Amino acid sequence: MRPEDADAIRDLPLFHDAREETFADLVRAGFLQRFPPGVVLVNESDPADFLHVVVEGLVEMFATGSGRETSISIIRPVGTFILAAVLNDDMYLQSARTLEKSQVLMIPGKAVRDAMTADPAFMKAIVAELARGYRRMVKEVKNQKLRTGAERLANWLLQEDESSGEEGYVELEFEKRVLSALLGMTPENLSRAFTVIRKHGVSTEGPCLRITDRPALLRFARPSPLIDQPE
Amino acid sequence: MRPEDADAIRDLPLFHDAREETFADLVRAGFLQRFPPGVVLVNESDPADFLHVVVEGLVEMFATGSGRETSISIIRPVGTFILAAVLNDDMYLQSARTLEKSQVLMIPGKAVRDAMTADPAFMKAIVAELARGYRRMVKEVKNQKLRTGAERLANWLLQEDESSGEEGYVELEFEKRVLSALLGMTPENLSRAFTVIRKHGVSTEGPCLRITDRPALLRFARPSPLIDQPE
DNA sequence: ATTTAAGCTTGACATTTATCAAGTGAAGCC
DNA sequence: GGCTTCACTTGATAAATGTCAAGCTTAAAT
Repeated sequence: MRPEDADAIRDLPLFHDAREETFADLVRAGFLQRFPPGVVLVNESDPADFLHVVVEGLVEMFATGSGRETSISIIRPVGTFILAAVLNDDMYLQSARTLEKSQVLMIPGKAVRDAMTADPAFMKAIVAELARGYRRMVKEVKNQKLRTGAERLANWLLQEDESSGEEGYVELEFEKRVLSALLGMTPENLSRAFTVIRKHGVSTEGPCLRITDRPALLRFARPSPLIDQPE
Repeated sequence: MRPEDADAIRDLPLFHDAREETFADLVRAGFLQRFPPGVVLVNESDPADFLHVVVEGLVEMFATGSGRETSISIIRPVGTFILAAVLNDDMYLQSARTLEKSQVLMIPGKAVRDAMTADPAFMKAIVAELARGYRRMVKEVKNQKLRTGAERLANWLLQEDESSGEEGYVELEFEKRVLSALLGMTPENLSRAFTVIRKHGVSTEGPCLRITDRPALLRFARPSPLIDQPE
């Protein structure tokens, strides 16, 4: 692992307040692995052996059931996944696969649990991280139950615009089929949702999305901090 | 508070491993309040001042957005709510209202955070509780995104049957309108979902629900431990 | 006992979403 | 260059869900 990668991981809220020794133990126990795109890193229902840290690339968390498949979230660098399963030493509820060539640090669950017991500051960070994750999921439930597909798309676009660089411009980092699963709809329905929001101040050209009339889009999306504000 | 109520709270996973002193501090800092049915205890977007423990009665967690309202979960005695908001000292994402005459212990957020810092065993229990809550919400997202309304109803019924006493018999503890919101549909749609599952081994009479042909219901519901197994 | 109100159900209809099939366009391959 | 493949789009149709209105049942209120 390059020193700057270690620094980036160290800067994560989850690790930032941990003692130097704790962090060193975790990194030492971990394996840094490279994966090509499309590799399944984790399978739902498997025992949760590792905490994963995405150092580079893009990872999709997804799940299946009742003959369908859906996407739960996208993990960008530097981000972690399946902390909760590791802590409760339970099975995974979600699967994970790379969307791009990726680099992932895999830290054995036991190392994480031991570090937590040994370092109260690290445990406190875990509490904060889990609370954030819980609240993210509550927001996602609200998003799904209270909004139509086009509304979810409109609010997703506004959120992406907030968090990414250029004002009023968003470039899709992954395929639209992944976005459709993330938003809880079929690819066909996503296409139609795009034609809907084009009437409300959005223009698209392939993966390039532009907000041309923000007030109109806001009127349509009606964003709420209690759903859309990132945790 | 009656001694047996204190004992019941002490037996919660969240408090069970806490030191005697920690628990005493928390109870001492808390207020035990009685409420009639239909009282809103907590309003989404308010600052999270208290951890709530439902000692008696029934509390509905719900949320609004985009002009609609939905129910997130039902808290039965003895259960807690909005731990995550209290820990992150953030605003509530959900509202809470009593469905019955209820008794609620309200513990100031600061007392919870102080107790957590002072008692590692309590903090460890908080970690486990948050991880459980997170996983519950992941399951709820999967439930919503992967299943139709009738499937959600069928699986809800199977789950209730598991956790409640009499095999093959479930008595609805609250109004069907609440159940419909919990399952993410309108009351009208719930009525129709009931007529659907009546063709798959269920008979109903008011709030009395009976599973008359479990294999048929299982075939229809296709339950999955990764969605339906309680955390 | 009658009235009232509330919860639930049902029917008709509209909207949203999914499914199936066909077509378009662009990237990669031989 | 021509070909294939794959993602995406579009159209037609079906299924799921929501909305509106009416009627039913039940239990509380007078």
